Amino acid sequence: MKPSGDAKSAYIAVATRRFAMDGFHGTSLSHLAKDAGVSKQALLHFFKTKEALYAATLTALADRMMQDLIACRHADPAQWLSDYFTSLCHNAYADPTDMRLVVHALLDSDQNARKWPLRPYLDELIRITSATSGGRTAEVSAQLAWVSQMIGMIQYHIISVPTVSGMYGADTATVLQVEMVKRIEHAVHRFCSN
Amino acid sequence: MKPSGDAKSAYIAVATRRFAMDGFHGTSLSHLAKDAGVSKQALLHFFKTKEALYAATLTALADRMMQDLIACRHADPAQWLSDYFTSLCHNAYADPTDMRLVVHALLDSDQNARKWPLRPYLDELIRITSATSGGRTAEVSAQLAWVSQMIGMIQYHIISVPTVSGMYGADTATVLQVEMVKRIEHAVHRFCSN
DNA sequence: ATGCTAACTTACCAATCGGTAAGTGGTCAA
DNA sequence: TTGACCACTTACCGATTGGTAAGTTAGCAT
Repeated sequence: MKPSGDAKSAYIAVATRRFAMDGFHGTSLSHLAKDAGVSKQALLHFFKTKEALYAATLTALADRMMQDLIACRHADPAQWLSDYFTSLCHNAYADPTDMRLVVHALLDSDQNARKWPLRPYLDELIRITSATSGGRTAEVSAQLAWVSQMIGMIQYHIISVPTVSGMYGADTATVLQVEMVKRIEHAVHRFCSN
Repeated sequence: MKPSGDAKSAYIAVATRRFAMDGFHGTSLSHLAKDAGVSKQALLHFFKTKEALYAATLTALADRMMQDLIACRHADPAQWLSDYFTSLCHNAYADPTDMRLVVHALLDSDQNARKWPLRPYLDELIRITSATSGGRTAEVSAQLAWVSQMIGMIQYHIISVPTVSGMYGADTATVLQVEMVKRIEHAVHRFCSN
């Protein structure tokens, strides 16, 4: 018999791709099951409801993002931020899944308090930001604003890639990507040397 | 009998709100019909399919955004941009519907070429940007990047308001809004006086 | 009055939705 | 060998989905 955690995380991986692509409402348990090559009750065996599976994918997403952030750890917080955002860009272009999932989750989040698992990740980002020379002198709200702006810049750009590509052609989209990476690196540098 | 365009645009208005809130897949014809106070076949009388109604919604959105942009027309392109983005922020905070709809549409857009109705709006924005002192010296890709960045900044921030509010409290969210408006105005000013 | 058309309504449809119930087959400790 | 447990399947459920068919009602030109 397969170890239990194996199949479970495989299902989460499948769900992550689907939810990121089509959103919660656009994804059905049957589709997920077909993608995973099992019956949909196999999914319901591990996750009692579709909502629970969705929550598990968001939790896994949050863990992944936190890990990526920690993986870029550096004694100099400015370097840390620079490395992280650069690698985030690189990864997001290679596979936009996670960025799309975050944006879908943002749109789905209503006031009825589905707990937001990315909070520790955001808090850590703000903590690093506060330690830079740019962040040390600013109020907390300015740091939250800056972090939110950076994350948003990357995520929004990623989800707009197919549309831009459809409108202006794949080559223009590629040029735009390069331009965006430059802008992000420039924004980090400007913030940290404030 | 009511004039024909009246009911039709009323249905589009209802659909706009729903699609912006719940996305295409999260919205059903029955819900739309209940919101509009008619049977769902009343909707299907004007729009042959749910997709067609969605497309009409996006077209109306594009018209609205173009109108708002033109309404801010100014002899000085820098002033035009500044006025427009400020008013866009203001309107988006008062009613996030349109911004949410755009982001939903971005996420829904796949490669199978649903024609993107916001293209003229984007082209016009780029045209204005090119006329500023900051845009005159840059290549086209840099202007597209800047416009995309500004739009994305506003839209992403708007869709993240409920989540930020849930995470850090409504007061922090308000402070963040003020901070964001400052950042957007600053970004316009910095770009135009390049 | 009559016929035409636009703007609906009720009735209905197969397909699919998320989820439940009741097994089935394999592994492993006793 | 037995029996418990786990991962999973088939069969099924009521509710809802997008959409069709066939009226019904009102206004309006002839």
